[in-house]
Amino acid sequence: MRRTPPRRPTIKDIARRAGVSESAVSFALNGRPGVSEATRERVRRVAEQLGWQPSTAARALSGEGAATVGLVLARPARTLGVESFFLRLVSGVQETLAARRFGLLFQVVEDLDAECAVYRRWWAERRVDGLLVVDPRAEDPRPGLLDGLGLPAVVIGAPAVTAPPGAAISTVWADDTGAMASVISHLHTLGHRRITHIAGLPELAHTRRRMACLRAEAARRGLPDARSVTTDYSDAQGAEATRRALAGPRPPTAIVYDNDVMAVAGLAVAAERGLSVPGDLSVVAWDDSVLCRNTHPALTALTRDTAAFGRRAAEHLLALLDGAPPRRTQDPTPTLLHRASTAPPPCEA
Amino acid sequence: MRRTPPRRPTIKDIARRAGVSESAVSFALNGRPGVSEATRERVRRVAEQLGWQPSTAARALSGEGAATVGLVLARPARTLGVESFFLRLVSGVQETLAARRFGLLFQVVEDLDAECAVYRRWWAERRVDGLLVVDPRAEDPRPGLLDGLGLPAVVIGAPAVTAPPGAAISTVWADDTGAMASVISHLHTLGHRRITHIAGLPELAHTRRRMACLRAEAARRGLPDARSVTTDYSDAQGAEATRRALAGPRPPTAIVYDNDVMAVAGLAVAAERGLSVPGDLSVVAWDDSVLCRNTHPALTALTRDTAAFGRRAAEHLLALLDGAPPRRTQDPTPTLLHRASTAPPPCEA
DNA sequence: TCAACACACTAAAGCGCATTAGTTGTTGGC
DNA sequence: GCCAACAACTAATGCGCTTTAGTGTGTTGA
Repeated sequence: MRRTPPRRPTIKDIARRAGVSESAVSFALNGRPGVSEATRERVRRVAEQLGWQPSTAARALSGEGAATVGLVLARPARTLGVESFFLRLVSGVQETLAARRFGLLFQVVEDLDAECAVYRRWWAERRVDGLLVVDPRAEDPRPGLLDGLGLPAVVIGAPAVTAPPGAAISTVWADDTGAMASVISHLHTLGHRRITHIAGLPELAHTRRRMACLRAEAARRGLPDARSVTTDYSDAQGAEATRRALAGPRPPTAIVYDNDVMAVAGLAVAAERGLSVPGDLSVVAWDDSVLCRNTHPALTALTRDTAAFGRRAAEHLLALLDGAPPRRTQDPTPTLLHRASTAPPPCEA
Repeated sequence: MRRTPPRRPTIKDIARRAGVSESAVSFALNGRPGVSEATRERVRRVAEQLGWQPSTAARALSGEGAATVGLVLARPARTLGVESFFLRLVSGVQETLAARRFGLLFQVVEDLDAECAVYRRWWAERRVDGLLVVDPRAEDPRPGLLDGLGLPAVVIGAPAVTAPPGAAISTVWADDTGAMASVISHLHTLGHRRITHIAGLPELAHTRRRMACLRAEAARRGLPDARSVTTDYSDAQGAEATRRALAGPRPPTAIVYDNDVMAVAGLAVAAERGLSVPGDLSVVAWDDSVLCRNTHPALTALTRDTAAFGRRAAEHLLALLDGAPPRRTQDPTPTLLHRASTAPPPCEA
């Protein structure tokens, strides 16, 4: 039983053991010129032997950055539906960051104002070198704020942001337009003409893109009854929106839900009203998940590699931190996984 | 358009503006004696005016700790079912940490070895002051490792850990035994005598507690056919275990699932075999979630305040960091939420 | 043969803060 | 009226690292 924890080794320890100065150690370990290959190798070995790792605090203090990026999730308490997407995204983000020994500082807050406050605090505390911004919205204050603070960022989910031209802000986004088009194509081909889109939060950029695409596709294909309604992503609002849609004068024969939770809730509403899925009503879920596979019937869903999406986002951020110019990148179009919840509409429709 | 980002204010800036030395500023802002009330107040005002926040790097370097705690999630890729529990837990953890301006460093890794490696690295890099350890298991190497490194920790999910007596390690855990007892009581009262428990990973401590309690209760009540089978928490293994249980010689009339995902998968298996729930088979899910509310029938589930659980865990860790002695705390017993998936067994049973 | 110069390395400063050891100026006690 | 005690403050040091400015040695060129 060792009561005193081991002291963390510093470059001073390495210097002593290797018989050189601390500066030489620093040069050697950082690949800087100024030491012979032999010395460099010796220092490396000693460092390894001692299990040395640079103190991020000391590094940060001497101007090297904190080797940490931040991610804030503004979650208005009720909106829990997007959970599984985020954990997969974060999991991908980590993979890339860990390879470069970057840490991820993670925080959940109530709303956008709190999120901005966290950014300011992290900046003042010098905690992070850059940020991953999720859930971009129209008139988003965050890109401007972060640019003002000089913090590089990658905005996940929107092609364009409201930030000055020179800002160190990259964007990555999913091809919501293409995805929505593929869904409408699938449903239209099956024979559906009355399609309702039960969307997520109206202020989010991707919600708007999906709604815009639905309108465009409906116009192009001559589907006057296609419409979108927005919700807060919760099962409760998803169910409520479903009830209203089905109770309307010209009820839809197909519903597209913006997340898995609402789709599942919608399925329950259909059952409660005695509608068979897919016989009377077809259902599509946006973003596949373990839920979609296990409902009865299993849900036709848009699927994509969310972890890979996260990896790419992190790569873009690391590139920015390395001084690369900002980029704008579209993710591959999600593919529609045909399961048992979509079929031709009932005959009388 | 401002091209040069604002410089972060330091205590030097405050000192200049307030007309005192840097040390006086430090004393004033940290509540240390050595400055008059008047000066202290003036310094505070200037600091506020400048939007000053202490640099965590500098603080960490001068021995104050990094104001950061870590949480590593070892997720063997397939095991995604526990997601919603973790996000709620983390969300609670944050609430407590944010109030004390602590950050949460979060990482997802593949397995236990990788998790231990992360602990070592964080320690060497001086990134964290303490850790939250989840998914404790029998013969868990982590408490010993962390004690050896001198890192305080709170183990979430087990009453006891294998660590030296003096270790700065607290534990908080849910009352799995009481919860399982309430489930068995409910089912037994309804008339069930053949109960199967489809559990999670066998190496986890709470899985063992649940299994042990099932055995004890079954013995006490004289239910020879009660048994547990372990899985990896995935919907696939949950479904598979359900199929095997139902195909056996004396199939259960009630199944208890260790998470919501497997319960939902089990529901699908019952449907596929033409069994009505709860007419032919009763189903109970451990941990309520949005899934349980939206299946058909809605699932009877054990429910608890996971965010509060996270808050308490974080409080215990902060207490340890403040030098308080380690504590062992049991969470309130989860309550069984009676929904539509449990009923008396069929008559011929 | 001596200056010019590259090379391998060391010394020293600085990042922002906490802290310890001074340095004043003011009271209090006798 | 003199020294001790104290309050209010400043100067200096160190945390671990990076980086700039040296310092000494050996090699080269004219």
